[in-house]
Amino acid sequence: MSGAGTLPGAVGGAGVPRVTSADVARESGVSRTTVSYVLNDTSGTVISEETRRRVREAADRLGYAPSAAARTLRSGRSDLVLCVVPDWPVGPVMEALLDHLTRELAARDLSVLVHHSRGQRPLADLWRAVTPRAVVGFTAFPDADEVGMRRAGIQVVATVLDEEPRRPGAFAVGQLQVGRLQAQHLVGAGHRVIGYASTTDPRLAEFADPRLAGVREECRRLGLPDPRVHAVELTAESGRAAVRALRAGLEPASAIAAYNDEVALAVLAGARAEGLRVPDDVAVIGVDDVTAARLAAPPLTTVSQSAAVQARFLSDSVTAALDGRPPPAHPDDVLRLVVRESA
Amino acid sequence: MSGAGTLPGAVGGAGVPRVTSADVARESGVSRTTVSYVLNDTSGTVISEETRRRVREAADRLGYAPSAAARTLRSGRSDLVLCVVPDWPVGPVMEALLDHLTRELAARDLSVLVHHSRGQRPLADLWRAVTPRAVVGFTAFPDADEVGMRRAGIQVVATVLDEEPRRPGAFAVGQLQVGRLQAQHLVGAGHRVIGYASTTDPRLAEFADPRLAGVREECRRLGLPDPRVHAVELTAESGRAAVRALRAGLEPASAIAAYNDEVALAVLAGARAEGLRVPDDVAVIGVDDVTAARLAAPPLTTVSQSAAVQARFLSDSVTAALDGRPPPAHPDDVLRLVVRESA
DNA sequence: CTGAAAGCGCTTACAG
DNA sequence: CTGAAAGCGCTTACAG
Repeated sequence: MSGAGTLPGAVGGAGVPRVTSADVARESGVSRTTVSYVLNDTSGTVISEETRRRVREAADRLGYAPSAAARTLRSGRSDLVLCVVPDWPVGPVMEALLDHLTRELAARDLSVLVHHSRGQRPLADLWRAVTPRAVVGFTAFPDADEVGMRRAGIQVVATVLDEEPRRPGAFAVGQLQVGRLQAQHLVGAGHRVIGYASTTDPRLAEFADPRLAGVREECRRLGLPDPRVHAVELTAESGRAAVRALRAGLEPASAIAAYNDEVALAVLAGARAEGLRVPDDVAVIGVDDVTAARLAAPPLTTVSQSAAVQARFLSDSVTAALDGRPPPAHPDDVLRLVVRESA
Repeated sequence: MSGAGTLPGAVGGAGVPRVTSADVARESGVSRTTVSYVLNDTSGTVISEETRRRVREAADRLGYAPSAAARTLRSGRSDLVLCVVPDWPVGPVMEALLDHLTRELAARDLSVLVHHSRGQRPLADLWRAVTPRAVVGFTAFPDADEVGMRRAGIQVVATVLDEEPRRPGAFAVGQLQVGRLQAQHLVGAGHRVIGYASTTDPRLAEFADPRLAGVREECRRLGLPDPRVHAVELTAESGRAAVRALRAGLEPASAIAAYNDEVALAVLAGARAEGLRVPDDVAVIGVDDVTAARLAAPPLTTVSQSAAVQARFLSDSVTAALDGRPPPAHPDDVLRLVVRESA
């Protein structure tokens, strides 16, 4: 009941002054130097157990936590890892990636600073201001930034999609391979004419293009006709239009590879609306293995990208860079075909 | 081609020295004071246009960005807003929330630091170290932390689920109301016995409990029997078991309210496996309106929580706290019933 | 074993 | 109009 209905904190005042190492020093009767040595377990110093205990107790009692800003200023390097997250709706895989990375880095007393790249501030301002230990990108950085960051001693771990041969230290899942896997399964099941249900979201082009390229490549390799393509919105009507378009003409598609599971779900809904049986009249395959995939009617065959494997690989890449170790080998078990009933 | 196959940056060296305001001062032939005045547009100073131009050009040429650490140390307050994200899989709504908040705060030169609370570091260490401008929580904070942060002059914006009456400044969507809405729709469609398909994920209890409570409350209010409850995993088998259990006995449920859309999808799959027609044999209603909901067979009736409205409310809450303004009014258009075919 | 002092880069009274 | 100086909190040679 602190008078006059003032909202606590609403005044924005300076608040209680910060507890500093000087306070801890005073409280425990030693110098700031000793406090620093004790609290950081600095090697090469000999300090009595008794003194250490006194310092630690004083720090606890006072609720002392060293100022990150002061440390950063002193060392020229912050305890932050900057993650530059792209503009597109990436969903659960990205969530898992950031999650795992955050946990892994917390064990090294590093914090993750997430920056959504659609913010208009130039990237350079951010990394120059923050001096992070490492910057993690989920798309390639402009060359100027990458060079600048490396020069400033910042580790750079960037996803480069489908660079061949892969650059060591780059974190990437081959999206081409996703498309190849879809096509292989469909062709293996006897289909000769394949349709492709792509996305209408332009922000996803970076993924969608190589996936479609993978399907194309595989068809060409096997001497099959080039896949016809139809963009699909996430509605049953749009899925229905796609099914019609792809099954029309002289060479109707008997199977449809979709950009991802959500698009596949739309195609499934479209097929249902058309009174078609899946997979007998038309087979459908997705990508991602989202929860809804196994609950669909019929259960959706799909290519799963293991979020767990990717997450581990990413955090290994970052910690390796941080330690100056060579980057880890690319995992080969990221992509997995999940065969259910739709294809 | 920088010799000997060294990975660039892999050495972890100190790198090129930082460009400081002293460099800009030297380059433009003025003092650091003037540089600071010009670059910060400090009011109450009179500096010639010519000087300003020279300083700005030098800063650009040198690629100067002020050290966040030094600024923070000086002012005692960083440009960070700390978001404490909970342990549970929150999905697209949380994604939208953080996204929107990040963009909104970027306009004020504030950056979002995301902390996943499952990291084991005590929260107090983090906010003491970082001295953020504000801390945003998606669950309530321990009292000691909340008091400590306020004392330190940090704005606290915390989600407090279903606190009644709501505390001003708290950001929350009434989960009770979600359950009430589900029950009302089902009862309005003539159902008298309602089953509840809950989640098996214990981390979601904070949401699941009040939602179920809302359904219960509504049933009681309308003089209907208490809903029977069955926990559902996200598989067709588990959905099937739930459908069987909830429809068994003397008072079989004719309608099932599900914890969320994914659980509802599992129930739908279960009903399909049982050869039941939806909604004739059993009606189903979800929560969230995920993409898969409108593509389901049949399309899922659900309660949507507008991510956009919530996102705006959250960022308004934070900016109001930052400015010392009173918190915004709770939006009343967050929850919306989306009637499709399943109920 | 322990302390006095310098310096990281910034902003801001204060003095010209 | 502009500059010299102090100080934010920390760590670390350096000197006892």
